[in-house]
Amino acid sequence: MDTLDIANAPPYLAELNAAQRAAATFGIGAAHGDAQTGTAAPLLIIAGAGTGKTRTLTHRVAHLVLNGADPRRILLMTFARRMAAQMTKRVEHICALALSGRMAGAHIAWSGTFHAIGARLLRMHAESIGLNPSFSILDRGDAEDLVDLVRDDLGLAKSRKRFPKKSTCLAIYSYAVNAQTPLKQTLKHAFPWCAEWEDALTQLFGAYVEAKQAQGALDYDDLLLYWAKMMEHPALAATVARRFDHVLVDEYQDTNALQAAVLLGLKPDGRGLTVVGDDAQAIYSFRSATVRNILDFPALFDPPAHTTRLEQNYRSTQVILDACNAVIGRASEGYAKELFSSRSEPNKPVIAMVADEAAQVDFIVARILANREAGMELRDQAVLMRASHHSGELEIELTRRNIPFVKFGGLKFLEAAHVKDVLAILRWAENPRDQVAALRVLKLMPGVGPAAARRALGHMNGSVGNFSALATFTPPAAARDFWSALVDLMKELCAAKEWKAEIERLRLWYDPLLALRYDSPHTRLGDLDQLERIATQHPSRVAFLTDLALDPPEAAGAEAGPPLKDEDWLILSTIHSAKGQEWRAVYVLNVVDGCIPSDLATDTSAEIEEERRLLYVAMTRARDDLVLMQPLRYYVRGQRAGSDRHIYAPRSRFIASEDIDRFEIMTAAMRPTSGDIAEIVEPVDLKAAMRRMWPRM
DNA sequence: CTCATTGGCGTTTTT
DNA sequence: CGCCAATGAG
Repeated sequence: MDTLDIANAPPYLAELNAAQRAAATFGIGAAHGDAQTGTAAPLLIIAGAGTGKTRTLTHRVAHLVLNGADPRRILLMTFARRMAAQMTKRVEHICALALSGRMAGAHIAWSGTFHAIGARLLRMHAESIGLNPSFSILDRGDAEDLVDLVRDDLGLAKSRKRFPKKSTCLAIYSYAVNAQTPLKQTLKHAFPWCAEWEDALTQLFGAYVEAKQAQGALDYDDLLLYWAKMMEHPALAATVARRFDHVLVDEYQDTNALQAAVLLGLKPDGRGLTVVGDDAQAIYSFRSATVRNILDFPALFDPPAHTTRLEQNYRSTQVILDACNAVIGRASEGYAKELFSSRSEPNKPVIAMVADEAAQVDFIVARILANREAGMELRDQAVLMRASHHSGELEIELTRRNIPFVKFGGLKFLEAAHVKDVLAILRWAENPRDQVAALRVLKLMPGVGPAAARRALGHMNGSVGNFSALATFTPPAAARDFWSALVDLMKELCAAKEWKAEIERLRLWYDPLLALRYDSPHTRLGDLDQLERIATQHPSRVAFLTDLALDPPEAAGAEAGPPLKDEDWLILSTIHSAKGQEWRAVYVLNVVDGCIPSDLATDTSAEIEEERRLLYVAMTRARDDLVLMQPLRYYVRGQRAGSDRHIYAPRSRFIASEDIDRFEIMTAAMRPTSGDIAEIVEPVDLKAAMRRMWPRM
């Protein structure tokens, strides 16, 4: 029904293939949809890896705008902020070209992650839902600190057996909230080893929620939860929903129950709603994403949502796709998708068998450099891994050999202690009730520990936000000078008109403390310079704090300094963070049982299937050159002392022996890297070689 | 009550 | 190894 006259189609649509074009234009135009708003029936686009999913979605948004949709009333939700920025830019570009610059850019104002959009809507509607618009956003670490605080108050720390770590507690809480599942079920299903703590956890979570409310603080989950709750309230829901004619969602396979509820609240009958995703790439169930969302999407509506499929892959060579299809083809639930490509280059993907992790590093570095010699820049190459710490040895070697790299999914800028310190000062000024921030700031001073900090807060409590009250508290002697300076600082920050100078001002107080508390203060001060630069790009303190909490700048500072702009650098990334990206050459570390699948995730078949999809995601990132690394022996870290230092791992179970001819097996020349490793080279039939020396007459 | 040290122990992936 | 609780000195 959506056959388009290609000859007369606008040029931007000619860039798409037929399936992409059908998806991009479905239900849009004079003949379709509601004449008032132009909203089309609900649409599901199932798009395999590398089939131009983002491109299609981008063109659909542009097509909407060019057909009269108001760009200010379009909501575009993506998985990561990076993708959102990229897509809005593309949309503006397409529109500008199509209109040959006759109109000012079609700016998509509402574009970002679910969490960022949630935060923005909640601030707008704060008054109607009894929230202070300057609420703090607790990042993962802050939320953990608060859980710890609450746990102390409840006296849960002193039990006979060890209570789950704060990070585990929060993970459990988060899962239950996002999956909308009772605690008991959550524990049984996702955290069986914590089942015995059900009662204590219930108590803990109750107190945690109260603490957040008392302090005007929301954690990541609250950004979705409050939004979803808002959509259950008819009058409010209508106000929010009225704001958007069109809602488009990327990576829908990785959304959770809460996010689905939000969407349905925005578009109850599905008109104007488009979701895009690939059930074969669902890899976020640990964040309570459920593939049911995408599978059940069509049936939510009456008539059911229209479904289209994209299957032509424009990314990889056919031989790489053959291997990818083989891996996903053995999934226990059949995914009815065969990717195909017109790229017929012959080089099969490689399975490289190497002696150990040191040899793995050598092999990869050598191949990366060889590729670069052959004209493939470092930035065209990526090393992917299951867990962030798997690249430790590689990072050391890259540093040693002066090969620049950037790591995604590693330590975040924002997690560095000194950066958190500065942010805590700003957050406290923004929201004086924020106790996590307050305690952190107070404890910076020498002689002030948890006890003194809490007494000081108690002293202030009568007059929240009145920092003069802080001055009447008698601090420990060691802190006296810093204390009065802090009072002045906080008063100034609260009264500040010109936000851009705030960080400079607070550093007068903080920098001496930093030098006192941490070693290598030099790099840390450098980080603060960078923070100051980032700050100037934000219009206000709230905007800055929100952005930073939701979208921390990637790697930075103390670790491997980010390479200069126009330099070339290699990409290291967790597989999770590699989602949606592609490179000419991709190396996957540790494709052995125990890493992929992680031996932490082999309890249920659902977990194993997700690990399979993880490998699939990793493999489908490669355009020309795919290398799966298989160290025959690898060290197990984090095990209790006394156990084996290393294990001999078999190849990942996801590479079935029947499929092995899809790969080229390379056995690296196993020059021993340490000790005598030669013994674990794959057995070679020496005897046969001897016999061949003497052919039978 | 703070701060440094010791010893026991342990689920990866992120907005 | 790195986090966290317990311990002891100042």
